[in-house]
Amino acid sequence: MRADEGLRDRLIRVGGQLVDHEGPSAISLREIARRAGVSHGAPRRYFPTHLELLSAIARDGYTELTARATAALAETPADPRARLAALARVYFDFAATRSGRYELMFRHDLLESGHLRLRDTSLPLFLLLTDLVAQARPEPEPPAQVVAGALWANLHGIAQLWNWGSLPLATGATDPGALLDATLTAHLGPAA
Amino acid sequence: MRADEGLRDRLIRVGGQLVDHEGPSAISLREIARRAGVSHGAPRRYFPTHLELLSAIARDGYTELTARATAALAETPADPRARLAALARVYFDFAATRSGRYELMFRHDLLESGHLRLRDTSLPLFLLLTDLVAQARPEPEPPAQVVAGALWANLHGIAQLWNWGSLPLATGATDPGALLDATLTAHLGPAA
DNA sequence: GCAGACGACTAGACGGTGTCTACTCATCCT
DNA sequence: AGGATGAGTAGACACCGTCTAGTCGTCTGC
Repeated sequence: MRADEGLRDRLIRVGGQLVDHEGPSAISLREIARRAGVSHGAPRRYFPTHLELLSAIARDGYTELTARATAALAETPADPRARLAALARVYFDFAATRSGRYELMFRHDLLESGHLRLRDTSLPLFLLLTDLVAQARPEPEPPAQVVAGALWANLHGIAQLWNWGSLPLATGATDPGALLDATLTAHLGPAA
Repeated sequence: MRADEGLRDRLIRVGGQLVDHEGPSAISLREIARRAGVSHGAPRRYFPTHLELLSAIARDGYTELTARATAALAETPADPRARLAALARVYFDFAATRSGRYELMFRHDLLESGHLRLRDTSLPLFLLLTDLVAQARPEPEPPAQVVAGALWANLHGIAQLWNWGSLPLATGATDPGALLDATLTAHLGPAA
C-alpha cells in the first residue's frame, strides 16, 4: 500500500494484481475492496458501478500493453517488417503471460456499457499497427487499414485460441513463432 | 413446453433461447429454472453444477453451428475454395447473429473445467475445415493443419472483433465480405 | 395387495455478490 | 465557531450458486 496513492489508484492496482494472479473470476468488488483495506462500499465513491472499476482495470492493461509495445519497438531496427514481427510477439506474449488481464480487456460487456472509453484506449495501438503496415506494404490496395484490421484480427484469434488450448492441440505446434511468421507472410507477402 | 421432452433437454433449450435473446448475463441457474417452470434445485439432478448446464448449452451451439455449416455446404459447388468461402460466411454469420451464444461457446472457464468434452464437440468442424484446406491447397508446406489453424484463428478474431465493434470502426468497413475474402486469399493464395 | 425403495422434484438455509441508503467523522471555508 | 462537504463505514436488500432435508408418486419384490 503506497503512501501517497489515492484509493482510486489503489483499487485499480490491487484489482490488476488480482486478475493477473487469480484470474477474472476473482475480481469481485468486495474482494478488491478487502485487499485494498477498505469497506465494500468505499469503491462506490470513485466507481459508481463494479463494471466501471473493471473497465478501469482493463484500460490499465491497454496502457501497459502499449508501453510494452513501444519499449520493444525502441530496440528494434527500423525495418517495418521486423518491427511488425516484434509487435506481434509482444501482443502474443502479453496475451499468453497475462491471460486473465487479456480476457478482461476483451469482455464485451465492458465495452457496451456507455462512455467507458475503453475502445479509445486501444485505438493508439491500432494506429501504430496501421502505420507499420503502411510502411511495410507500399501497395495501395487493399488499404493499409483493412490489412491492419485483418492482421489484428488474426493476432487476436491466435492469442485467444492459443490460450484456449485448442490451437496447439489441433495443429500440434508447441511454439507460436512459426504461426506468427506465417501470419505476417500471409498478410504482407513474403519477407524481404 | 413440449410434451415428451425431458427436463434435461428443456433446460438446455430454454437456456439456449435465453442466451440468444437476452445475452450471456441472463442465464443464471435460477432464471433458467424459472423459465422451465421448475424450482431452482431441480436442474441439479441433471447438471451437478451451473457450469455444466452452461457447458451443455454451449455444446448445443456447436451442434447447431456444425449443422448450419453442413447445410450450407450441401448447396455449394464442389470447388474447395468456394466451399471454404461458404464455411467462413456461415461461421461469421453465426457469430454475428447469435453473438450471445457465440460468446458463451468461447468462455474459457467452460473449457478448463474438466471432462466437459466441449473441445471434442468443436473438433469435427475443425476437421472439416482442415479437409477443405487440404483440397484447396495441394502444396504440402505448411501442412494443412497449420493453415487451417491459422485460418480458423483469423476467422475467430474477425468475428470477435467485429462483434466487439472496433473492427468496422477502425477499418471503416460496413460489410465483412471484403475482409473475409482478403483472409482467404492471405492464407490460401489468390483465388483461381 | 402392500411395504419399501427409488426417482424427480420442492423448499429452505447458507454464504457470497452488487447496489443502495443512512450514518459517522475529520477537514475546510467563511 | 459552526455549517458544509468529502471520504469512508455499516447494514439492508434482492439475487445468486450450492447444499440438505423432505415430499410425493411410481415401481418392484414378496
